[in-house]
Amino acid sequence: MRQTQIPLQRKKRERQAKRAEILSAARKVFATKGYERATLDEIAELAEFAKGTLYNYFDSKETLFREIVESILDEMIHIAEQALAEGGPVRDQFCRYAVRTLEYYRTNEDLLHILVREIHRTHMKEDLSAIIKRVHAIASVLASALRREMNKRLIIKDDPAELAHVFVGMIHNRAMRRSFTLPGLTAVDCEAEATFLTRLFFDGAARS
Amino acid sequence: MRQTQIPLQRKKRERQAKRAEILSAARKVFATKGYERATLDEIAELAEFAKGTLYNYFDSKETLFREIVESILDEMIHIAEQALAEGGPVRDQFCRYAVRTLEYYRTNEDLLHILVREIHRTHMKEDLSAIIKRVHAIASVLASALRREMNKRLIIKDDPAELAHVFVGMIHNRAMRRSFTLPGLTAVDCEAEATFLTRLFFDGAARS
DNA sequence: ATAAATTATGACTGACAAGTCCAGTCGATG
DNA sequence: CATCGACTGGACTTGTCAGTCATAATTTAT
Repeated sequence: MRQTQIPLQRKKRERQAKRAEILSAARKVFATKGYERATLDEIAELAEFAKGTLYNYFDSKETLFREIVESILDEMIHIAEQALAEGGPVRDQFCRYAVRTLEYYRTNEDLLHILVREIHRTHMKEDLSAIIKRVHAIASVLASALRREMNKRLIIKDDPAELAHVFVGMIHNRAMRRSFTLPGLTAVDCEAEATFLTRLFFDGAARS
Repeated sequence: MRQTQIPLQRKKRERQAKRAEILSAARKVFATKGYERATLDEIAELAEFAKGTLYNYFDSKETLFREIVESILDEMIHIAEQALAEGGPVRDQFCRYAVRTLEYYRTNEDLLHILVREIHRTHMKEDLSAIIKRVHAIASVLASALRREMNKRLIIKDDPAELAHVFVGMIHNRAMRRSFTLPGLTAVDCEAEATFLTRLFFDGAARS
């Protein structure tokens, strides 16, 4: 009995490890090729499995892809929660969130393009709800901080979620535009970008 | 001489009309299916031509698609130029630009998703320069207005192009998010959205 | 050692779509 | 009316790829 359970656990771990291998390979291929042009053959080769084996771990190309997309968004939610949880003035919290998100975008540049593209791909099709839910989760982390400030009359009275989405969008755009214009991601100053955007968000472009 | 030239002109016009038919059909199909899933067969059927005929007018699926993308961006450049050319306080100019762009996004919702997706699709591949150039054109229209304000010390001293891109991005994000959350584009108040974003951009979220 | 069970393999299939090609059509011309 | 040739349609070629399945390899149980 005992002899059979321990191996079972190891089995499970090994299976998970292989699964992770496949996911990692798939990330790379999707990142460079995009969903449609990525092939399971290439993913399998990179993961050092045969194509058929992939189907022992995932139902379909679509499933595999969605799992990746959702895990990326989960990481981004985590970044937001982490940055805000460390406290300090709200401006600093926001700036910290901005820095880390910009860094995350920088290190996962290709993948994020895929993500954006595929969010739009899915658009007319089924659910999307799993994705929308996660994006909202990011915004609502920021929104709750804004709401507190609003109660203290430090922020204009407006829908905090709306404002949060604008801020998230500003960061997102900055990262995206950067990766279009700058060819290599050489020496991007995330700190500077973050403080610029944070200041703009809170103080506006007009001179006071 | 005269007799031969007039028919030639009509011929040319008819050819252009047919070309436009194809473009129009292609827009619809690309809009609902996306680049990869759109087929020339479907485009041809909708345009009421045979597939082979498409190749009398366009070299490839790619060419056809790019022409559409570029024409959309050209329309958006035109909107920006128009809105700014009508004068008035810079804030009003920006708000006007915002309203009209949001309206444009609303009426061309599907197509714009495709556009975004395909800008990201092209990313790792060839040129993109035609697209980048056009996006910059939009921003620089706004930037020159900002630069004038900057000289009058009415705007924070910063790269006007950078600021312009932020504003353009805010509008863009707003439109995109709207089309994800609101299912039908029922009763979207572009005016309200535009004034909200314009105010936020110039005055910031913090209470003065 | 051997049988049983699990997991991996990769050749294969079926579906689909881009691009080609050419026989047939039809309006214009003289 | 006869000739011409630009335009048309859709069958055809070619290539691709997601997903399957019979078989092989490996691991576990007896």
